[in-house]
Amino acid sequence: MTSAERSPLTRKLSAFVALSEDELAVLERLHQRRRSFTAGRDMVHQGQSARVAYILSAGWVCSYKLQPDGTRQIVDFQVPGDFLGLRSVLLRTSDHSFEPIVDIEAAEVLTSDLLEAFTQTPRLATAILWAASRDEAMVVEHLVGIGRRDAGARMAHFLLELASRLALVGMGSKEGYDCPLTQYHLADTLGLSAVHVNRVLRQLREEGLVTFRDAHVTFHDYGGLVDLAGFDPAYLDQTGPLLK
Amino acid sequence: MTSAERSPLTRKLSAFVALSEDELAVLERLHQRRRSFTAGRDMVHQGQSARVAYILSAGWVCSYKLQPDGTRQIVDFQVPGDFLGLRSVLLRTSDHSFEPIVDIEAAEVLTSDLLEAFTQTPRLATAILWAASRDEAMVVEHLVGIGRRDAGARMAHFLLELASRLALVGMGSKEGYDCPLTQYHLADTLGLSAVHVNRVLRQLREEGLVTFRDAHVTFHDYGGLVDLAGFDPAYLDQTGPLLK
DNA sequence: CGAAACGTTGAATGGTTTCAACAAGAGTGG
DNA sequence: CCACTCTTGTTGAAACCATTCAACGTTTCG
Repeated sequence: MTSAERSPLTRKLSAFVALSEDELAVLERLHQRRRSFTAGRDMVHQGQSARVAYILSAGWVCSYKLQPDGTRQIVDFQVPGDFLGLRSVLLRTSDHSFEPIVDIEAAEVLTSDLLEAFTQTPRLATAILWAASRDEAMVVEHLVGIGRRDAGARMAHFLLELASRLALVGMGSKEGYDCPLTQYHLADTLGLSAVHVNRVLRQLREEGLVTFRDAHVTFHDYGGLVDLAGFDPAYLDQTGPLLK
Repeated sequence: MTSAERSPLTRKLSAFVALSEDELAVLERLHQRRRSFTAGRDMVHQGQSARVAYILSAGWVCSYKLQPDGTRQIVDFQVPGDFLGLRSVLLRTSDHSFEPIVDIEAAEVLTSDLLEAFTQTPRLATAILWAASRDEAMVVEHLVGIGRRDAGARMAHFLLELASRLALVGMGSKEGYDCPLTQYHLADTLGLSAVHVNRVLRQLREEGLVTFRDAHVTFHDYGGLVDLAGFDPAYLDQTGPLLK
């Protein structure tokens, strides 16, 4: 199987663990039940008990939480190769909603299939746990950003993190990437108002650091942006393979 | 064994899963390697690779992340009955530090012992995974609070969450609880300045909602505080036992 | 006794929000 | 095909929440 034929998840995990043909086969088998979802229509609602997880193969999703006053906070995004609702499979709590940003393709994963795959191939289990732990580290970093970075650094950090994540599945680089998010998504993610997001983006553009326009992010000064954000990608843990 | 003799973790999990004598015995055996740590001296440093986890039996700990500019963000607190560094056992990433708020007592748990306990008693494994997932839900709720609640609601929510958590191990109620945190801890937790924390506490006190003084939190108007915070404890998942 | 940590308060500053208005493009139905 | 609406992006001005700076009181502890 060539690299292009593999799923984004396979590609992501392969950057981390050298998987055998057997393990690759098990992983691909998890992708059997293909599903499509329409942009803007929530896949899972807050409070609903989800008994399945998904592997996202195409498109973007965000998971968010609604407040009593109507505002919402986006907790994180899923891009191709990411799991979706992995936590809710093992437990009853599904305390946030999932919204596809664009039309998406995802593979439905049954709890039983996942557990079976885990017992068959322990190394694959390790790789998937790595991905889950990395997701959690991103939430923590997100929290730190909202708590202790100003709007400019927050935006810069977010755009850089997305670049790293997308690079892992071949959808981005230090030059830039396609990004279907609106300024409202950014606002709900970064804990800002949409108006201020607009201003911050303008400032970053005028400083010659990065441009976000027409659903595309273009880095003009990657290093400068890293400095502004205080971006240390260590938490993404993607510097090289852990298991050989 | 009477309730008072049990460890806080046992007490916490018992509120959720009715554990058999066998399971209780396995759980207590995890508490064999007792350790003490001194207040203010970090147990684990950012970047260090921790191969062990701890079960906190007495005292308070916070886990935090330092920023390049010297500010810090506290991600969450551990109170008696909580795991500490559970994630870092399974994986290599230990991207934050742990600081004991006061002198603490903790049980060191080896990865091997934990895995053995998991295979011996699957129900216990479920209970521990429940606790881990609950911890994660708290981080998410924390993120939402920093992103979308103003300082007053943020503080109120935080104090209420602590009350619920402590109630689970018999250390707090809707009347109040002992709390060794300084205003600096609160500031680093809530993404505020220490000065503003002081002002917010004063306002909550003057409004007759809650008093935080001399290391003790006293609720004067629990319901009013819940309203102000928009506190919905569903994410804590402690409304009643899940498994019988 | 002096130092250090914590708490408290005022005044000035500033980052961010809110309110308001308008422009551009996409989709929809008449 | 055109008016219409809805979504998204953009900008200005005023108001506000929170920070910073500064000073001082209190307690603890060596």
